[in-house]
Amino acid sequence: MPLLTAGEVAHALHAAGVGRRDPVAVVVVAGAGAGLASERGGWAVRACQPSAVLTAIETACAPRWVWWSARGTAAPLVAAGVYMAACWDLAAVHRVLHGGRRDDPGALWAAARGLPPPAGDGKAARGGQLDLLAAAEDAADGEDPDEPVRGDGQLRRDWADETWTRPGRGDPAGRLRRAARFAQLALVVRAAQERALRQLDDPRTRAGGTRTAGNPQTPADGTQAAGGTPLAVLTAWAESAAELLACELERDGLPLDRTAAQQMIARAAGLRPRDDAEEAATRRARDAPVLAHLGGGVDLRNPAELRAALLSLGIDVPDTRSARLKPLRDVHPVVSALLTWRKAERIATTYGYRWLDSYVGPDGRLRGGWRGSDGAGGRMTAQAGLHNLPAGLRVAVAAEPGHRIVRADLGQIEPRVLAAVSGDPALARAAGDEDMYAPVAARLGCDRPTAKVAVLAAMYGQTSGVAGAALRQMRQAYPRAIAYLDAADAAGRAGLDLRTFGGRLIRTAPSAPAGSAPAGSGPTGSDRAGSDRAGGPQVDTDRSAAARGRFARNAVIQGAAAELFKAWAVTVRQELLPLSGTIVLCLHDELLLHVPADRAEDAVLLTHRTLAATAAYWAAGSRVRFVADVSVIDRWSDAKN
DNA sequence: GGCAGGCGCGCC
DNA sequence: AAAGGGCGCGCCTGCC
Repeated sequence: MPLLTAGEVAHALHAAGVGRRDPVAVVVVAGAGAGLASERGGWAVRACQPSAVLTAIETACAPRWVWWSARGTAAPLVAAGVYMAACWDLAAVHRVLHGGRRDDPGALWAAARGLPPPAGDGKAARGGQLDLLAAAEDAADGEDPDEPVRGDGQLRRDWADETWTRPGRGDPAGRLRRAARFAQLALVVRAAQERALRQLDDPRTRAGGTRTAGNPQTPADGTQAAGGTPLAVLTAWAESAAELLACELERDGLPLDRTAAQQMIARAAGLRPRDDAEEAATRRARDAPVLAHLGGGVDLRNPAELRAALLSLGIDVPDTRSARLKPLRDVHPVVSALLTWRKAERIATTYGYRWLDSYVGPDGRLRGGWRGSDGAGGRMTAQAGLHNLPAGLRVAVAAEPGHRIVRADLGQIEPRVLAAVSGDPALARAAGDEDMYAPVAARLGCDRPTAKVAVLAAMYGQTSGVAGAALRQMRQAYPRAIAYLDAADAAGRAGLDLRTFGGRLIRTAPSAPAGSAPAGSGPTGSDRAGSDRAGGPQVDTDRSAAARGRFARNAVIQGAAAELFKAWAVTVRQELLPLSGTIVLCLHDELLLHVPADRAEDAVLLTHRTLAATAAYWAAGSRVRFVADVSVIDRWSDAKN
């Protein structure tokens, strides 16, 4: 394996015929260079700045980058300003194929080779007892430390944890050779993942008959979209690109007007306290109006104590949540005081000055960690309050000078997704409307708000109240859609795995109690979740089964919606590049773009264009229409919703 | 003193 | 009979 410079390797890749759509795996060795591998060979590149290497290659042949995880490999490169158009993120694809959160190289390798997942949780070694055990496992193998695969087929632990890529581990040349070898293994995993994805049945071709969420225990019928790439493979590319997007969101942050934010905070929680005494004083002042009703000794922050205090005033509630208290506003003035206090308390504790100081940089950007997919349905997640900013603080999210914010949100995404994934012809017809609740209301013979509640209740598993009655009509009018949800519910109750429309595995089996034997050591012999304290084992089992049913019912819709959303978002990301715009926030069905003012209208057009293109393949043949509500604004609060 | 879990709430 | 899903975060309690 030759040691080359950045320019030489770009040239070598080019000369070897590595083209635009070819996968090139990369493993970065801090301070030394990078190991690269394509199906046409492997290279170890010496360069102090791996970002320069990747930029050279990206420019030369714009490959499909392959890495063990974007979090590990791409994030530092993204932070250094490298733009990478496309990638295959082995960790992200592994989570699609196998569900759950675990995505370390050892688990990926084992899955690719059909082996049981290795022991441990995949967290990086920290010198604990398990590491000693693993080192012993590796050593007992008696293999060459330069050979990454053990006799039992598993990845060596000291390779899997990638600690050897850090500075000061062996001589640079040796580390670069190992990096190139590790990159070749990445290509082996990639190929295995793509094979597995192609074996999933493509739901778009499952026309006719009742669609059900795919059960991986049922053999795939092998049919795939005629002439096209299977949907699950497209999901893999989109989920991978979403990880790149997550890295960029983490780097760029959300533009925030600090002054406006401070004004909002001051209104709710008072001026910034100068010391602990002042903070305690504002806290007492905030509590006072509520304590005037309850008496001084009550701790408002202790739910049990608060509930007891309310009871002494004749207000008997099972818990003190605001939804529970809202209807009781007229019963006693303490209720209103308490609800107002809660709002202020939220700002003061979670979105107050400490939040501002911790997460808003000197450049006025709100930054937090981003993940491309959560462990349940595969939504993106964000920290630092980026996904749960109180609506009142949206006024502080503002375009920077010379820029506009383009806000684009998918209208009624979940019911439209339900129509698409279930293949319900009547619901699909309704989804041809700009406002699909109108035709649903007409069909059910109720008003629009009731229709909306009925549809959402069906997807969330709520069957009580008004929604329950409407749900029975839903069953009549849209039997396939409801059958799809019921099938997911039944699978969830039974603890069976499911797959979303795009191919993500949804695990519904009750999780083993904490501290149990490592995965792969055999069944736990019990399907009870958690401990049974109140109500007895039988009740708790029924309850948790029902909860799994509701989870599964929702996960196949929420998860599929997340896949469609990300597929759209990553296309927006690519098309935004020539406009010098960036995505600054992803919010499940909503995008905020930060765009130079004179390109805002172009950005609006591209959101519609990319959505049409994405829906055309994603929902091919379903007749379901997906619509985006798009507006150009200066502040997030200017948006209609 | 640190950690896990419950509660409550923000957003979707 | 009744039954709403997901996430992150801060506060509280109870446990070790």
